[in-house]
Amino acid sequence: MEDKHLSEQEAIRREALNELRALGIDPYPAGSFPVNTTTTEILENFNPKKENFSDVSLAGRIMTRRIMGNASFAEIQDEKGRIQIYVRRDDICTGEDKTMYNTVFKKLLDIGDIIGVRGFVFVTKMGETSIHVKELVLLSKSLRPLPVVKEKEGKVYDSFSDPDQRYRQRYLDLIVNPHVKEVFIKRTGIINSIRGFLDAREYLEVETPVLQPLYGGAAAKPFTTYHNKLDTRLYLRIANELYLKRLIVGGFEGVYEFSKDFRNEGMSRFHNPEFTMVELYVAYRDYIWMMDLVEEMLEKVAVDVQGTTEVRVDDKVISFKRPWKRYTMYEVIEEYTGFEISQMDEQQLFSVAGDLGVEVDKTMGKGKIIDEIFGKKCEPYLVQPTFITDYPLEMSPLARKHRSKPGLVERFELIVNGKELCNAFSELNDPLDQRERFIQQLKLGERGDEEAMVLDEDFLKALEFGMPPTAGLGIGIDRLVMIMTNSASIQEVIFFPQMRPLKKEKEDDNAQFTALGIPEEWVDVIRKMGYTTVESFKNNKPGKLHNELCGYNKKNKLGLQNPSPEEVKKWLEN
RNA sequence: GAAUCAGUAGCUCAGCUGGUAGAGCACAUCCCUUUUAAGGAUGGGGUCCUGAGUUCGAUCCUCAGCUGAUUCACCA
Repeated sequence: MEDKHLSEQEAIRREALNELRALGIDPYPAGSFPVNTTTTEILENFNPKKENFSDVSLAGRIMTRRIMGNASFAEIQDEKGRIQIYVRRDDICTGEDKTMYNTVFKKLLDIGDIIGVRGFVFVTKMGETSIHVKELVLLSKSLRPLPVVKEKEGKVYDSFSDPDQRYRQRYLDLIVNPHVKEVFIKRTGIINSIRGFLDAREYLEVETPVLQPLYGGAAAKPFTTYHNKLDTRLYLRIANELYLKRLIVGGFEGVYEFSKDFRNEGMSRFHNPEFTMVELYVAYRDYIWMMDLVEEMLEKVAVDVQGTTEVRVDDKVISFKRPWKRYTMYEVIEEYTGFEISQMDEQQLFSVAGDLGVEVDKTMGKGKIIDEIFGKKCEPYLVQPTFITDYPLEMSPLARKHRSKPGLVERFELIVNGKELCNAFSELNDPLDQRERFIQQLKLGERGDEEAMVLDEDFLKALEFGMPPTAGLGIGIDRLVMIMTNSASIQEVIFFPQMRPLKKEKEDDNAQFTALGIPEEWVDVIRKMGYTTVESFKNNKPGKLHNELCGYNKKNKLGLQNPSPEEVKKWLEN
């Protein structure tokens, strides 16, 4: 059935595949093809005087081809980069039989095929380091044409740039857009850097459940799923906080986890339904201490992946060099709006919001209004790494109350480039206070807040056994990677971002058509006329169809024997 | 969820005031013994996103839908 929809180019490649087989060449050979160098290694280290790289073995994908009479140039691309290869007829065909060059290389290979070559490195007259090929092996035949992106003097032609196609077919994006690969290499570098930092301090990397009977640790809507054997609903985690704290209760003094979290919310260039966080919990520490750790860790990350503390984002330079600015929530609001709100009650805050043109409504409590003012009037302007500390209690049900400021909690967020990057607090370890906070959340939930947390009795039980004072931290890895790689959207830093499913066109197979008595050769025609289902086909008057069929046959000079009107009528009746 | 823009060949894009479509690359055939987004000649390739409407006639105008992008909103 697939074969019916092949483009001309695809058909030609399949034909080439058959011809290769006929020549006794396996287009998908078994066995390894050991490589002894890489493209960049050659380009960086080849020295004609030293005559090094005199026997290289290299494999990769054919990206360009320029065929002459009996000598050709092509470029092959491996994981590291591209290099030109020079293929001469009499080198790869040492005997009388020139099939390998004339037929196989020139006609049956295509851009996109994966080949292995052996030969020596030299410099062409044009001054380009190339491989003079002595032996060439097809390793994998490509059946679909690759988007061909060309480049000259830094200028890119015919770039493969449609985001939809790039994300849906990321492998193509990776093949033809080399800078994309860089982003993901950096992503792994960032994660490794963080892991190295935390391991050096002997915190234990752990794993906690993705499938949870109760979700918690964040304010978000979950995905739900179902376990058949247990006959119970499960949730995909929105955070791993409550499990990591149970481990602190259990006696570990420093645990962390890189976790995929899932939130059933809107998608945007800053939100993907599944995203990666690293969460860290350290016993006998508080949020002040945690701020220092974050500074040190992210400075190290910047240096590890960039070689410098300066990161260029759009037209700005962001410096991760310590120390960073620290404001309390009230201070930063005063700095950016001129209003000193620390002593204000809900009514006063409401009018301040009005003066500032910040939209608020009656349902919002004090904490929510403050958060709204901060989000609109301060956060977007905080480009350099800045810590904001001491948040309103209402918004932080898992953070401990501030040791000296009533109504606040010991919490900080790190803002970089106008976006929240980390969230941390001195963890609430008073089980009775925690129960009270959960109850408050339940009330919010009853009022219709879909993101309110649920009461986790099992977690409370753990706290009741006693949890040491603990500092906790969460960092959004995707957003960190966005900053470190100057990426405009989260989709650029996730290999396979969530995409709306493509609408599948319903299609019946040939057997369903032939069952009506339609001859095989006409099924094709019917399909091409746009009737892909039996239903859509039968939903016509016989006269009209008969007309259309004959017309199509004539117009496209198919030379088929036209069916009679009676036959068509019969098809529809079957 | 809202506004704006877009959807035409495998890829990147043109297409005037409505008259059934073009270019470059890719592909095919041929020419050329080291080219540089190779060059030259010839050729094949299209459900102009889908569906209605207006019209003698729609890729183009109108409406609805689908998909995407951007900005905003929502969202730790």
